[in-house]
Amino acid sequence: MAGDEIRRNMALFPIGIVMKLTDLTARQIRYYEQHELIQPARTAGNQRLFSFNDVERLLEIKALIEKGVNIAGIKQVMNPVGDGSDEPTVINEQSEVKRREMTDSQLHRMLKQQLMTGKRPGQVSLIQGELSRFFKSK
DNA sequence: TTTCTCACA
DNA sequence: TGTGAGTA
Repeated sequence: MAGDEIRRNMALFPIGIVMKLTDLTARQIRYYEQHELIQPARTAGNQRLFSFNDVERLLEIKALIEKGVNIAGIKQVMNPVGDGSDEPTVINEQSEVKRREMTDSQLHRMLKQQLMTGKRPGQVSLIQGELSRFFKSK
């Protein structure tokens, strides 16, 4: 149902609310926006307005950050956000799950690529906690 | 009061 | 990332 997607993508709350909802600072939220991890709408007064989808995305980002993944890594794990020409933004739980399963293979591929490419000092930190997921059972 | 952009300890 | 400045 399209109505659901409309509600999820409807810009509703200002950054102050999002800060409480995600436990992120305004600085971080704006920073992630700069890196195109999220794309909140703007009011006539240039105020950011976030949708439920933006908040969920922020929570995912937060989770990754806590695992030790940096912006570069998150960019590779998150969906390509670019110019919005794409934006199917999961409609039902089933596709939500499917996307999670995909994330693991993408992450594995990402890690492999990085390990083979030969990591530079700055990018080495990209993995950390994520690696344990592949070395342990599961 | 809240948020915005910009710049720097 | 934090934080202060100066606005809107």
